Amino acid sequence: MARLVAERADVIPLLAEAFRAYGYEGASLSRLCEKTGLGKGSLYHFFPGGKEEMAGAVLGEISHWFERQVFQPLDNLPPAEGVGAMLAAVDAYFQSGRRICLVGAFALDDTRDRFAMAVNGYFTRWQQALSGALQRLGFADVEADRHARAALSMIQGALVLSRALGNEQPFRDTITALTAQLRLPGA
Amino acid sequence: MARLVAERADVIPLLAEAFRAYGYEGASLSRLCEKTGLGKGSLYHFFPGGKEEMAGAVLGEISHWFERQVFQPLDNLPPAEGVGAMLAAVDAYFQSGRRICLVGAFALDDTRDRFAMAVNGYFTRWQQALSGALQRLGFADVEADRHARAALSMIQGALVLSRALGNEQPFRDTITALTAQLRLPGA
DNA sequence: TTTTTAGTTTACCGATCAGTACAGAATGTT
DNA sequence: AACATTCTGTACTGATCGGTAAACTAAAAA
Repeated sequence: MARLVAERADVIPLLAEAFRAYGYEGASLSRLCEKTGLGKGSLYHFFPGGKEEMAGAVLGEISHWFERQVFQPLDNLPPAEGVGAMLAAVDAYFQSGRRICLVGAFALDDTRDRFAMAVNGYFTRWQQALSGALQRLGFADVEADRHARAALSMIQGALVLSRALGNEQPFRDTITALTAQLRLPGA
Repeated sequence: MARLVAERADVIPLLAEAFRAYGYEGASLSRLCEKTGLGKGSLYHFFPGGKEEMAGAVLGEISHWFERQVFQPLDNLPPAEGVGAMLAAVDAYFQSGRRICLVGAFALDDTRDRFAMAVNGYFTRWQQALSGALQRLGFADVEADRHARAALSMIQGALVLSRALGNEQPFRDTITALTAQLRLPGA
């Protein structure tokens, strides 16, 4: 196999950065070329389906990362540890609020329709994994579901607010609040 | 004054709808013409500054609506009533989660840089108005600030999650939770 | 009724869009 | 060395982008 400077897998994080910065519609091919350092020929070689395949690959990569770093710890670790691992991973991944959630951003406009399955799956999987851990922590089923949904809401909202204000504090406060809220049923 | 089918003010909500659906970059002039029923010439007659002025006008209209329906009630009404008015207005405005917050959406990508002042102002004004009401409800200053930021986060996040899941429940639950949380200091 | 102003339509501009074609360079494999 | 495969750069396509120009219609003001 021939192999030059980059592999397909190496390009995906760079594409992710571009989609995060400009959104799906705003990420033109020329900007994607610029960010990746690849010409159109190379990009279309790796992603024959064009921009849609590139964004799909980015979403797949994100999903994969969360599966390993967040969802499986929630599933398999003792629940308190799993929740702790989730919060640590989330804080690291979103760089304390300086980095946005691409899946959440895609959900807000009509890009959602194009990637409805991926967007819905990401949040559904996360919600179910967290709810399961909370149930094992002693929350009643309905309460665990509600708390899990609320936690995802708070994280997404904190990312919006931190970006909007150019200030990490909303995100940091949210992680702190979640650390307290998700410990024991007696919230 | 000559006056045909539409006034400038009548066009702004239609533009808002387009920006909400497609985002700033995705809302092309042809789509804006389609949604408003106006030709390019008419649009540029009303908004000589082009797309940027259109989006600016939309943000101004939103800001104005929230000023009257949310911020001023928070400032001037008895605090419990003000908070109640805010939650009712928010629930109505966002149509129980089916409608997104354009300001939040703009905050997520590089559109934020273009409208940094409007985006920051919207959330700052809201946070301060809510914090003031909470202080008058008996919350300590720092706690009121924290609660206000958290409330805005929860609302924004609920909009993301409701859109992502195609389900009003996260938003409805959030309004319910906020109704309880923002009543008395003994949360 | 004539004039002025307000608003609309249409055609057009250069730039950029997503995507294609293809020749050639880099890297195996034999 | 010869060859095949993988990758890259460049030039191109037709379509659409945001924006402009100007002739035009409608209606209010004189």
